[in-house]
Amino acid sequence: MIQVQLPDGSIKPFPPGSTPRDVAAALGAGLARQAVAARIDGQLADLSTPLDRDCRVELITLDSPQGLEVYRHTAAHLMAHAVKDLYGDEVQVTIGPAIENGFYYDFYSERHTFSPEDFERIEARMTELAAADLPVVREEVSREQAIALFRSMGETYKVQLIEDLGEPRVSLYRQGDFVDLCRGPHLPSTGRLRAFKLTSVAGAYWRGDEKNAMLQRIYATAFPDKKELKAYLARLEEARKRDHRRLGRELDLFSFNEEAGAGLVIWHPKGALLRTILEDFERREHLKRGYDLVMGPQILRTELWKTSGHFDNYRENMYFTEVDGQSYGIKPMNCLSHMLIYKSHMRSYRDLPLRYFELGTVHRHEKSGVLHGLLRVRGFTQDDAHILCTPEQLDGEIKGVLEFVRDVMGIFGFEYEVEISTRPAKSIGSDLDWERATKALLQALDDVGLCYEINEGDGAFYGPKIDIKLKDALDRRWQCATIQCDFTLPERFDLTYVGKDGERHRPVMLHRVVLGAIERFIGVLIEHYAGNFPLWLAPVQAVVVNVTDNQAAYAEAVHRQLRAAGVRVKLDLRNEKLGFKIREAQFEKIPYMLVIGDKEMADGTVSPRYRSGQNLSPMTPDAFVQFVLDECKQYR
RNA sequence: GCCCACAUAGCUCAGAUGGUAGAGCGCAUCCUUGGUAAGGAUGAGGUCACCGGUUCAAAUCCGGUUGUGGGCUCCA
Repeated sequence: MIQVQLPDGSIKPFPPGSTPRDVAAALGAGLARQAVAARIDGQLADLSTPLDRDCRVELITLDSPQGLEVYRHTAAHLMAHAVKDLYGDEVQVTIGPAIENGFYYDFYSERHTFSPEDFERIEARMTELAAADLPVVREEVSREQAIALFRSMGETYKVQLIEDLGEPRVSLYRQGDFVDLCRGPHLPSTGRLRAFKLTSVAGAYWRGDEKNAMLQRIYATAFPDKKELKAYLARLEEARKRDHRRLGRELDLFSFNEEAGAGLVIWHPKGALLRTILEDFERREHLKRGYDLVMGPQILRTELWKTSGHFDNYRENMYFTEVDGQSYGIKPMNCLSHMLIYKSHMRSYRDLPLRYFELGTVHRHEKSGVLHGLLRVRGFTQDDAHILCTPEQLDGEIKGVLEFVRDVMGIFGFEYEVEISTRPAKSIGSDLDWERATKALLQALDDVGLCYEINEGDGAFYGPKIDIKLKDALDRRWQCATIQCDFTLPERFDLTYVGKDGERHRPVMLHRVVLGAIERFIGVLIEHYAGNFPLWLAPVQAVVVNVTDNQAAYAEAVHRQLRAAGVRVKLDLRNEKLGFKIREAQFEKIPYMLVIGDKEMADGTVSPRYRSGQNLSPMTPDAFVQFVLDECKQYR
């Protein structure tokens, strides 16, 4: 007998050759039904893996993230199986992993291009294969055998995968006449797959390299039962209602125009006002934290972009203009003017740190395929700052920025993910610089108490960085705040300061943004609030609505009074019923509707109705002004 | 930039197999003066994204351009 230890610490004897499935069965029928895979001494394995020695066994069930991943990975195999059945020799299989909300499988084909019209057919075949309840069987073979097998099937991508894997033995999974190279684990049979749906097709480069062949990726999702699948699709539908592109139009915030050009935002009055509110907030917050407000020109001579290195490294993304034989680059970044400001004086260590802040509008020629509403545009404004300090001040400055980011994200109620990226293979600067800067970033993250992930080798070529990512309505992540150490620019512009010792030293530079790009931030913000901006941000905070023409003059007077007091208010005197006006104000997501009827007019009050439907008791216009100002002060 | 799809009124969308366009909402005018999510009547809006081709005839078929959507690569 072998001794099997369970997660609760108990130990049970089993005959050698027993499997995790036997273990599950011994523990209960319910568990046996729910189990999809197991962890044997910490290693993921199939339920059918024979146990040949004392070990720890942990069963993985469908309700765990790993269980769902196994389920979806098997669904990916089922999809590949169906595709091979239907399109046979025209299509080669490549890889097909589970992802956040489902799975995909990449196919290569010269002869067939998949389109959504194929989905129904593929799904139908998948349903048949699932109904056949084919056992999914693991098999280990030598690398040579595997290569021979896939070569005989004409699956050249699989052959390449095995060749690059460099393992002497690989595992295969068979179901019916379909076989795939796979590490596993998998569900025991295809019949376990109950609910799946193909969602989209997309191109994807083989191994994510644009120099490689373009594969056809079919995205799909799978859930343990149909109800969950339906709920997921309903959630997607809900998310679409929060899409900032849709709300941007519905709330009349911004638009794009084909004739103006792709990726160029046209801000309508309400959007421009929202943006202005954010920008005012930023200027106040930066001044509070010891930043200096600076401004630079939109275009700078091309020679200067050569000095900075942008001409060599960033030219494809830049717009240029030439007049009178003089070439200018439209700025894609704000750092140049900031360098020039630093250089305009002799600097002492006593002047440092210097923190130059600019709401800097930049233009970048982004590839046409990447543009995405406000989240990826070609002209945008960064809340950009460059901090120049002594090496000793670096830690404190990084910490200060992180606290800044944390405080600001707290005001908006954002959850965010933090990543730190370290030195890439191709980089400049001394080992000492990199080590010091990376350590400073890590130390600051720990000091501020932020959880983070490390992306080894993902830093900029000029320095390590911290990125902060926010999620949009569809859970796609967008980089907003970033803190980057830069060793090149102080060097290239020969920035110096005079130290205590009377010698010239090189300052350290931090490049950082807090919101990132105002456009992107507003995009994420719209989805975050689903268009229901808090009072302090709402471009229209209140609308004055009269019940009948009888109160028009009083309503106008109230409107004037509120506007003069700084409340962003609009007036709706239209000849419509109160219910109709309220309905429209609801659609506009205006926080407060100030109802004025004969009662309010007689009392000199307004009756505020919050967009939740809740009524405040009637109050004087003065009291409402005070209320709004108080709420805004608390960022509510 | 690459792959797939899409582009009809301000918005959301109808318009088999080619025969020069329709609805709802919105908008305008009139009636209605109505207390917390739609009062009624009438009316005006479209070079069917743009350019070219096939055809007696193109919103419809083909090609290109621009823009948009979902991805890939890249990135705030």
